[in-house]
This record gives sequence, structure tokens and C-alpha cells, in this order.
Amino acid sequence: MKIATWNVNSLKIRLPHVLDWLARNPVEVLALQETKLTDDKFPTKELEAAGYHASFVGQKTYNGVALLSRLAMPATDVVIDIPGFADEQKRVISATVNGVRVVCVYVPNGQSVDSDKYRYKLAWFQALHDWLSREIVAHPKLVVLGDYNVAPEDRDVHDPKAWEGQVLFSAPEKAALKAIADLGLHDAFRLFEQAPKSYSWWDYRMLGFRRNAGLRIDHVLVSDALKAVCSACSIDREERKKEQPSDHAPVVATFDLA
DNA sequence: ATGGCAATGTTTCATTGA
Repeated sequence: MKIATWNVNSLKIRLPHVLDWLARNPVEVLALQETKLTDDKFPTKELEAAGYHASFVGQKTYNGVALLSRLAMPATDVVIDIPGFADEQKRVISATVNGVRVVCVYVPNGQSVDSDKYRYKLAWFQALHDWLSREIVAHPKLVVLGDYNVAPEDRDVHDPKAWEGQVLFSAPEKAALKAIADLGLHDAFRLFEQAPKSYSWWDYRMLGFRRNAGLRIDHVLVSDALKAVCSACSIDREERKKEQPSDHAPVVATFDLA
């Protein structure tokens, strides 16, 4: 069973990329972030024609998340948002697929460390943490994947000195991500040997991709039970080379499940 | 110190993202 995450930066613009990617990478589940679509505009029919059912929640202009799953592998018990956390921004959707509880997250960007958006990001992380502390008990086979907007370590940043203390790489953000990992959620990418300078996002500006000036901020976190059956995790950086790409690349994890 | 690129919208620039 393959489960992937991809911040598409507008599903309206990127739908052809998603359909093409799914045709070449027929994963069982694809978690999408930044769909930037109201629910009435979601391309349900096009995805169904490609063999995928979609669960989604969105809003105009910003945010928006979705879980795509193969038609033969229905998603059940869909939950929108972090229960009990009042948030108008559509950033979380969860469902159970093939016995695996899948949580798709789009963590706030934070803008800059002295902003209200940064304080919202840290409060949001705390709410996610408190909710996941219960979810991991209720669902031993748990995967929490998406755009975390945090690079965990120096090796996840092209220039850690320049990024030190900046948003996406500040100590409180790294601590917030570590607190979630400490619930028993493991970074699937780091379970395997990886090429140095592996990133999942590159700035559109200043030839970010060509210079490989990137960050690894999109993560697949897995519970102990899934860690035991996780056999691969990779970033599809080829996707970033395409015409009119998202600034994020897909991340795919493979699980040896019945 | 600044801008650079891309997407959006009661658009023709401002805002946001990362």
C-alpha cells in the first residue's frame, strides 16, 4: 500500500499534473494540501474518471485539503478539522483506508517569527499535538502526513546558517514538530538511507530548484505499527522539473500491508 | 537591505505563501 502527500498550490491549476502523476504513480492514497478551492469547485468527476474517490474540504483562495483514495479502497469515517479546535482555515482532513487511519495536515506557514500568524502556527501545532495524543491510542495504525511547514534538522535545509531562527526553521517550530514525533510518530523519510540535500520544497524565485536551494518541510509521520511495515519513502523531485510545477514535490511512503 | 516567483480576486495591484 502506497500513501503519498503533495502540496499542489492550487488544484485548479495543478489538476492536469495530479492526474498525470496518479497515472504514473497509482498510489492507494494521495493527501493534497493547498487545493484553494471551495467545495462546489472540487474536480470530483475528473478524479473519479481517473479511478479515485475524493474526500475534501476547502475555502476560497487559501488552504484546502483532500484525501484521494482508489475507488476499490473506500475511505470511511471522514473527519474534517481538528475536533474541538475552532479554526476557520481548512487545514485537516482524516479518514480510514484499508485499516490505516490517515490524517492529512496543512500546517500554517507562520509568515515571520514576530507575526500573529507565527503565534497562530504554534497554537495550531499545540492543538494538533493534543488531538493526536488521543488519535494514536484510538488508531494504532496511524499516518499523519502533509505540509508541516517546518524543516526538522540542519540536513533538511540548503543553508541552515542563513535559515537559523527564521520561520520554518526556528527553535519553537522545531520543538513543536518534535513534540508530535515524541508521541510515537516517526519520520518515514529518515527510516531509510537518502541522498544528501534531499528537499521537498524550492522557492519559485532566485532559481531555487536549479540551485537545489530547498527545504524538507513535507513529511510522512508513522506510528510504531506502521513503522514496522514501512519499506520505502521517497521524494519525487522529478515532478518539480515539469512545466508550471507546484513549488512542492510529492512524498511517497510504501507499507507492506495485506 | 531588498527583491526575486506564482496564484488569487468584487483584480489591473495587494496579499499570501515559504
